[in-house]
Amino acid sequence: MARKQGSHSDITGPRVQDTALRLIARHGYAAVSMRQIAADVGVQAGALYNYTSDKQSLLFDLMRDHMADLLAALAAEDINGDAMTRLEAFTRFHIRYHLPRSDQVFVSYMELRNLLPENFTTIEGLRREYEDELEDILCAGEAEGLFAVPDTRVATMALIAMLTGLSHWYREGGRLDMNTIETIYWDLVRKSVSV
Amino acid sequence: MARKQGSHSDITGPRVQDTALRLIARHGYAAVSMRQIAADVGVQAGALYNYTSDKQSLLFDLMRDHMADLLAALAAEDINGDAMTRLEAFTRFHIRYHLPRSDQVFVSYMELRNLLPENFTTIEGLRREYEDELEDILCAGEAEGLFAVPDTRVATMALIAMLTGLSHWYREGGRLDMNTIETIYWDLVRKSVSV
DNA sequence: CATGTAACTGAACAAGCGTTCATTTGAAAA
DNA sequence: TTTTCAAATGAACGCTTGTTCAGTTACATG
Repeated sequence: MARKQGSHSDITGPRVQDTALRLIARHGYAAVSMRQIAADVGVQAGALYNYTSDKQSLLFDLMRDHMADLLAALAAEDINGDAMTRLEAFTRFHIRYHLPRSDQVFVSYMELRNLLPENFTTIEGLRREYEDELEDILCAGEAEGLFAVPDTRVATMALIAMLTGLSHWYREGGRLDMNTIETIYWDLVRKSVSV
Repeated sequence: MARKQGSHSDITGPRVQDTALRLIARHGYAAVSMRQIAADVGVQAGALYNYTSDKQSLLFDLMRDHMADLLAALAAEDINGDAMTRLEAFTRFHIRYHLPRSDQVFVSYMELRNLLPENFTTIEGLRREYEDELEDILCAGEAEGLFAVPDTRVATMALIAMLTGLSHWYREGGRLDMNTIETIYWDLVRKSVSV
């Protein structure tokens, strides 16, 4: 037997991506084999190579897609107003976007060291773009006299780490819902940078 | 040839731990082979089994030792006073302890999913102990009327993530020295929880 | 100097790795 | 109904994996 009933490129392709994302998030890139991914999709290992050139590309594509989607979603928010308004919008956007995508967040933070150097550079650049959006807001707030941050770069990294760390422990259906979490975090963020 | 000149258990043992820590921090547990560790130490792979029962124990011992040392160092600080004083002491201790130990921090955060279930439970318990020290301080500050945190547990996780995230990007010899960093972070932490 | 043994070698084991490719299949197009 | 070809199979490639162990070596002890 070769071709399965009802199997199509349109179906198997996304399933490969989804499965790879889930398994890599759970076990790590190096610990997941192409045969494991294939078995979960329901094909033989060789069939994966109809959808990816190699294992490295599978990882890189996941990370690049995540970062590209994130930046596109941020741009679509069209954040403006004074720095305080913009910071609140950014904070709430970050949480709302990341919380339902814990697998993507996990992979994008944990698997950087498994990227080939050129791929790493690409992803690092996309991350930097996102960080710079936040730093812009902090700089603006400083200029407007709304914020008092001794070093905008350090504050940016500190806030990103705080916000992204949320994805590592938050579980849906837990003690607190997303709206409550969002407000608690906004409170912490706002106070930490305010004059 | 078998036994090397001047070779001793007292020398090779620590070298195995040090090498494993460094390589795992750089490439990840699953991506590092026993043969790579052995080659870096300067022995054959089989010799490693004089110092560890298996690869999993090597990882677990690294993580348990790090957490145990961290808790011992925190206890030795003998932090007391009002909540604001205690929070400053905790913050500065955390940064001073973690910054020179970036490999340990990396491994302890990235390799949790590669622990066998029982080992994971042990490490998770040690982490929880450390987190609880911070939450105690936040609760005390709330009671003393010094702090205003809507949820001490969430604030604890947020602050730990912010502080630990520092280890992921800080590099010695960079733009800012440790003392400056320490003060910037203490400023962010203090304001974020203050009334 | 002789002896015991801790420390290490080097080969071996079965299993799994990423990847390639000739072959087979089944559904859509003619 | 026949033809076509995308989408699979399954075997094979050479290599690496964690781990074991009989044998070898160099040092400490008597």
